[in-house]
Amino acid sequence: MTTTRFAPSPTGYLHIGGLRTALFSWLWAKKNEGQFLLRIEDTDLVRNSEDAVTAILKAFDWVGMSYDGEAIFQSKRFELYAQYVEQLLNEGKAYKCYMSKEELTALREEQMAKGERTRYDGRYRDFRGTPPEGVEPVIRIKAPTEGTISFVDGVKGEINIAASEVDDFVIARAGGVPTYNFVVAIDDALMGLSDVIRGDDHLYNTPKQIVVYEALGFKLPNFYHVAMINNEQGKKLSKRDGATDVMEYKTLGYLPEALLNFLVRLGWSHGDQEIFSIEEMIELFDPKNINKSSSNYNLDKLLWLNAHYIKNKPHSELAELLVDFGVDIREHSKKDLILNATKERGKTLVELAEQVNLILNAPTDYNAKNFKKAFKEDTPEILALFMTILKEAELNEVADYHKVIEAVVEQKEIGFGKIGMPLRVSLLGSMTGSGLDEIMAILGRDETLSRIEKAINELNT
RNA sequence: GACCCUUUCAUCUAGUGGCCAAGGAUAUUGCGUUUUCAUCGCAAAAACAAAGGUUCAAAUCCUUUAGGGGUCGCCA
Repeated sequence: MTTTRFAPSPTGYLHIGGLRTALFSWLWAKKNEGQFLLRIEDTDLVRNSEDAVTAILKAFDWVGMSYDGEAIFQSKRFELYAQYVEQLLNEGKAYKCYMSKEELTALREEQMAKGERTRYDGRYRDFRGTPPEGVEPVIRIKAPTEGTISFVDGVKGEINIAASEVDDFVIARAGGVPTYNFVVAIDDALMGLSDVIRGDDHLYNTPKQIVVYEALGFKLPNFYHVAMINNEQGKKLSKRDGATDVMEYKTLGYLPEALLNFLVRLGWSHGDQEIFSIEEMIELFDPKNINKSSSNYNLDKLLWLNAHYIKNKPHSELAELLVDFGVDIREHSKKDLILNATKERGKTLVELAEQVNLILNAPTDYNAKNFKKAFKEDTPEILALFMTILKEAELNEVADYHKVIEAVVEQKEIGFGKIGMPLRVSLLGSMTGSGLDEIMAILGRDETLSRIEKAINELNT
């Protein structure tokens, strides 16, 4: 049975990098009809917050990913961890270390000066004398002193780390609170994980966790370390690079399916395929196709995907989504007409809402430049004829409006631009936008006439 | 500094010794469609980090160099 997990520490919002590793884990579990579990790593009592937990859950909800069973909170499992500390102490696999923080700092500085990798020197490993007074001990685990710690990473291949690189690290702080690498190994084992997919910033934690697995006699899961997502310049993603909070994408008008499609293709591929529905992702995902190297965030591609998903979304759903962006056309009789005329012009829901508003709301401000460009000497005459024909025309569908324009073009023997541009500026106040016949069909005869009249009046004042 | 990971067009990537004088996608440019913009269609330009090996044959294997990233906490 495939069991995966996402294990965020609740110190802030859900980051898109975190969402991608969660997505990989989720897909892998779904594909194998296994379990995807959620564990909240809140052992740092100072930094974690409940708000952060709800923020993370909200983001999961928005993208439509759900976890199996109840979320596990590490802060509620301290007793369990303490038992394992006790066990290791009794078995002589861990020991108390009375080194003070000052002594540790001094040791590190000395090692740094010698150009070595800093590590605890194991001075209390076999200590049997009287402990110094006034120092509350930490518990350290006995790591192997020689040889190599090896494991096979599902993404990077075989990883070998010399035992001399892994020191007797602290598993319980002074005061008894257990540390990250200790509890992660215990929980991953106890939760029955078969596959651990996480960021490659954890690569160096893996040998430490293996020390714990072995001391406790747990079976190792498969590890997959996924490279980071960098910004467009190839540097670490930071808040200055735009949206890093998953929920920001909602505000910016992205569709969750576009964001997931974007993220799944960052560091993973399936041949030449670019567009993946959620179902296809589940069917096709395999961690063996995860890339070894880091990838750069690429807004253009996200935008392209978002435009794609907007174009292909059912109108009823689009209308529903637009409500959050200040446009409510759910009950509008010409909803389909409106969306057909606009949805290819908005890469985000924000832009789509703008396009819809542009048509629905009569222009209040006619740009003088536009007027100058579009309105020539004979324009009022042309528009007058247009209105005359429009008043008498039979108008049932979009094409009927087009016929009106055609009639004017024929009678006046002019090009389409001669009537098109002034008409567009009159109706929208803009030189660009949806098709004129579509716009007029949405507005209807009366509103169309009124907007043209208004524009002509404006011109005369 | 030490250790570990990594390196194909601007970007995401295909590629596991011969199908590769390197394919797809985004972005860019041009053309076409369109009354405009957008969409769409077609086309162009654009890469194996460098140097040495191994081999009949290397983007693919080995070595070295260079660039990028990560880790060195009683944070997670």
